[in-house]
Amino acid sequence: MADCMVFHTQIASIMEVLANAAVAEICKLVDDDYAVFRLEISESQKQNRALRRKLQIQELKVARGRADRTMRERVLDSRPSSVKILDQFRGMGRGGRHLTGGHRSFVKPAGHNTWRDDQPITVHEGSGTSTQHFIMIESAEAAGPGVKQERSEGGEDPRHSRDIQTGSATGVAPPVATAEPNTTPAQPRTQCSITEVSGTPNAALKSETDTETLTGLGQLGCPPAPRSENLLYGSPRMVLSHQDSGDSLQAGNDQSCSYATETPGDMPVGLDTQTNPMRGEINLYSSSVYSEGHLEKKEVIVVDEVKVEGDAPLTWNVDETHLREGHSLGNTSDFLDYNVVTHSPLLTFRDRDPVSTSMAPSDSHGRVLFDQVLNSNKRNRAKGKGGGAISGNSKEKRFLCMFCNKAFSCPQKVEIHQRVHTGEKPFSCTQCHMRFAQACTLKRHQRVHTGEKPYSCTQCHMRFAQAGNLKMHLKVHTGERSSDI
DNA sequence: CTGGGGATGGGGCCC
DNA sequence: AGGGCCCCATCCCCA
Repeated sequence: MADCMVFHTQIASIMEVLANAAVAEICKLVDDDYAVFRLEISESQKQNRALRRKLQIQELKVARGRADRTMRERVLDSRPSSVKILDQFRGMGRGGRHLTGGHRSFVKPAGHNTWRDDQPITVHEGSGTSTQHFIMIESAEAAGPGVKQERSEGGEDPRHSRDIQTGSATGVAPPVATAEPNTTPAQPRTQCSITEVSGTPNAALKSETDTETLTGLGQLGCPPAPRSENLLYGSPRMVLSHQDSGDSLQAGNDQSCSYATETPGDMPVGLDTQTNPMRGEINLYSSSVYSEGHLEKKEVIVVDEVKVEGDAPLTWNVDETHLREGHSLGNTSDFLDYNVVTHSPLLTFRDRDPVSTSMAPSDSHGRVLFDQVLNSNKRNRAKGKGGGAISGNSKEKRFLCMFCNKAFSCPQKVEIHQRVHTGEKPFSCTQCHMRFAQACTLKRHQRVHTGEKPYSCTQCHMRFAQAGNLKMHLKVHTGERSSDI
């Protein structure tokens, strides 16, 4: 019995020793693994810290850039001119009497444009001399196999004179006109296109990350414009070609009118940033002050098709090959920025190689501006005659206004239309200082001075200078008028 | 305040 | 393609 007890005791002690040994071994293993684990964790943490630092540096860079941009915009904004944005959109005629007029509703969600897959984008420069940024939509059948570039050197219209008014407005000169200083230097005629067709094959955007090509304006053979850093700021994918034609044209012979590309006196002299409306932000600003002084640029984005989709982010589809061929995405990317400033639609190019999906943030200024543009768009569509810019009529109206996407049948129509957005009024009356966006409007206006009233009422002796007014007058006889008002 | 004329802005259509 | 004309909407001014 005693032996049995001793045996059990020995077994128990052995078991205990074994258990202790096992526990010790386990603990050792755990400790080893834990140490390794700790080491790995610490390394990961180090990496995390490094990445975080990088991120912070990047954010700092971005913030600095934004602050810089904001400062620039504030400087431009604080100009004494107070060229009201609305004035620009209202055309500055008659002291902006339209401010409360028919274009009251200014906020409208932007159209959501989506650029379709496999649709190459071609940028080509239109003819003429006026500033023009518009988008040409090419239907599948119209686009043809290869996207071509067109550049009509477009001899400058002799009427495009830089008729700088010499102030001292007489008669019914609008306030803006009277405020024009006669010392406003003519802006350099800068022809800026996102595609330099006539050479400079280097001006190509190779890929999204090919920032070397993009920032190397010098390589393009085109000297950067003043403040050219703006051209690239925030939009490294941009490729610009700048061309200073520097020609000054003589006024036409028409004594009654001149084609004046005037810079409103209240426009800041150093508004060279506007000479490049390709940047989104600049573009936005251009919507307000991009005015008579800058009519020489033509930028065209040819897009095979534009599609409107609900709230889906807009997508650009870029054919890389076209980019290699000297097409630049600069404008498209600006267009992106521009649209980002809208109420939400993100316009991006989509393709085999997505080019850009990141949008620059906007400020309230830009938002307001774009609201106005949108309003114009809304109004245009509300008018309904032509339908939306991206209506089924796109087969014929392939040229889009890049401000409001309204479609037109030819680039010149777009050019004229875009004066709504830019405030450009190249036609000035020499008898007063009224200026007009269209030649025919000037011609009609000149009846005010000539007293010509070719429209006479058959019911009474009244005569009118405009057919519309006669028609309105006729309603008096028919009893229609009073009920209208 | 209202009605009517004068005038401009802007788009569509035609040549 | 480009210019011109027409039309409509709208605003301003005045009696």
